Amino acid sequence: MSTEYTNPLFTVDSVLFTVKNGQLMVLLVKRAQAPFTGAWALPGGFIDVEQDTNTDATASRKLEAKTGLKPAYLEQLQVISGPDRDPRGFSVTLAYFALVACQDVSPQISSVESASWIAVSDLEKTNLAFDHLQIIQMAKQRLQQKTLYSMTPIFCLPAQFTIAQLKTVIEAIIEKPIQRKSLMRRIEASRIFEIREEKVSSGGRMAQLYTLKPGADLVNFERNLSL
Amino acid sequence: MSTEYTNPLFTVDSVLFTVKNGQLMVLLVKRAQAPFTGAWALPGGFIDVEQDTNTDATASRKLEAKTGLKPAYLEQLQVISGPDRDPRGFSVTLAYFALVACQDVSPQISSVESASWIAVSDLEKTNLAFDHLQIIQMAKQRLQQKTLYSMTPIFCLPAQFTIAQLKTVIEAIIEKPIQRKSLMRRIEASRIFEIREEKVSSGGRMAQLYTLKPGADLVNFERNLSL
DNA sequence: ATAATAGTGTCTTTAAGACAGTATACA
DNA sequence: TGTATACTGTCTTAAAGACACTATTAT
Repeated sequence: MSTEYTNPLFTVDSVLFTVKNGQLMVLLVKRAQAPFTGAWALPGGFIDVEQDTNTDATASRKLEAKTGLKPAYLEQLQVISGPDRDPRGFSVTLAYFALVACQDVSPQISSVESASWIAVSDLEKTNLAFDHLQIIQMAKQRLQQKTLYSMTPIFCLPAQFTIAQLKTVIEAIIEKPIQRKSLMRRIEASRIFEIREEKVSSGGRMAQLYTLKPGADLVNFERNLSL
Repeated sequence: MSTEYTNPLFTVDSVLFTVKNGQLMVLLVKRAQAPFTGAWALPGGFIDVEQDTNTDATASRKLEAKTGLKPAYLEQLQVISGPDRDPRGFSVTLAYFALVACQDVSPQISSVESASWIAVSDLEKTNLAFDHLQIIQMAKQRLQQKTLYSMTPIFCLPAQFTIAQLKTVIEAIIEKPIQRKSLMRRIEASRIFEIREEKVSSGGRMAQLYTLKPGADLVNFERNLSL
């Protein structure tokens, strides 16, 4: 066995989601070079072995370059590889899946002309580069699954949030209404959230604000929400 | 942005599990070259862009070389990367997690001197190369999780199996006893298994044989078995 | 007071855990 | 006939779904 194999091109791309006005959105950048010039693509690029300690750092760095901040949530999605997905030859892409609160990003993103949020429901009408549509669909599926058994969607919200906000985000992701009560029970049972002193007004009775306890990790519930 | 980055070395390694005599085992190979000469390592190697259509094919091909057959189950586990995990420099490894029935493999494996099954519980006493111990632990965790909400462990059994065999395999994986009844309910509810005509004797009343329906995909249950 | 939103009480439903009881095979 | 293993029945338990009811705020 020799180490002199043709080493295929390795890239790191991210599917960064947020929820804006009850719609699931994904961050895309307009390609300036061939191939797929002018098409929308996932933000990403090559590892920089000088500054990246691993591929997570690569994904994080590339996202920060586009949004001005590190994503609140980042996890590996899947490696996609093959001889035909890039016209330049065999390619290997590590896709990440990430979440941010749109409130945190909005100011920066308008100033960067090349990146913008696109509603996931509008992707059919969008000219997407490579196999990025399939990658986004994989990421969406993973996000939907995780939403059924964890509180992952809180990373689409600011640090302090109300149950109603969380409900809206979850419903945007799984595309089904859920019971407010079930959410409250999960928040209570998980013991990872703190009740803040402040409440916030919202048209009627003031709403309790919650935060993830400092240092607390998300827990997985034993049962899924029903679809 | 240029494509002239230092492209780090990319390898594909697999954690192939089976259950033998109620013990979870992993397939390891003895390293012949430096670094870590003589230490045990995960079977794997480089993509061959000539013959592999993607990284799944690489993993499958490398496992077939060691066991004589393609794994019954294969899925991506995780990409591990960093400057220090291989003394030769920055490396990127795509780890797979795979299952086979030990009955199918045993004859071949004894003939290949360099590969052997090691009990996962004995790994502390084993001299393992690189960060392969951590990778195996990740794979074990994933297998344990999947076992709680799916029938994935059937891929550690021959095509026809009894409930008792399945129970043994599951208990070896999650390291807890489970209720036979819960298993039967899941087999029934999933509607993906067929009752074979034959039964098999086992010391008492003869046991029903089951098979995965041809072409049927595994389903995920809405609820976990309890730990 | 009314409307709007927040939060609670509680009954139903679903699927797993526990375990006793029945069935079948072989010595 | 006895013992070992396979299978069934059924009661309990845990957590989600449904939904009515109460609480609090702004107008």
